[in-house]
Amino acid sequence: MKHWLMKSEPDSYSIEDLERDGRTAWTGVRNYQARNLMRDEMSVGDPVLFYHSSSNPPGVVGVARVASEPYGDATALDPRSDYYDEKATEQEPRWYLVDVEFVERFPRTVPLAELKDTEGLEEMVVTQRSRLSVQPVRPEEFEIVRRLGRS
DNA sequence: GCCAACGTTGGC
DNA sequence: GCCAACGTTGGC
Repeated sequence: MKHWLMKSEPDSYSIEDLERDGRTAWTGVRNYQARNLMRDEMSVGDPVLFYHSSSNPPGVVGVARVASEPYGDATALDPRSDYYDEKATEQEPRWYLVDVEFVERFPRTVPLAELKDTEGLEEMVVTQRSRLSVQPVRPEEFEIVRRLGRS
């Protein structure tokens, strides 16, 4: 089982939205590295740190779980969608996603600044200025962050 | 709103 | 296939 961190801007989709919906399709990823991680590396049941970006403060706000096998992102086929991609087709979807389901909302946000200050997270991708919206997380890192969030 | 980091595009 | 120009992300 692999562990992940997925970023979302809370103005577009927040942990509260996920708690309400229970489950959502992670549409709109248009970065190849992030796509490849979802398409090739994720399995149903993988734990996910849910991260709010472009918020104040940015940070991890809860836990989710991969809830489907990867499949083509239909928003790439919709000309009215912000995520439309004219090179995507039904046969060659080009962009992939997984469904994600709600697991828990932390009683507090674990801010990015705190992650950067926490022993054991020095090499965590999100503390290394990475813009990747889907990132692998080491199991030890996942545990450290969850403990912080629950405290 | 600024701007650094960095991914993508396209000319050659 | 290189690399300059350009666009986007996202923290601050």
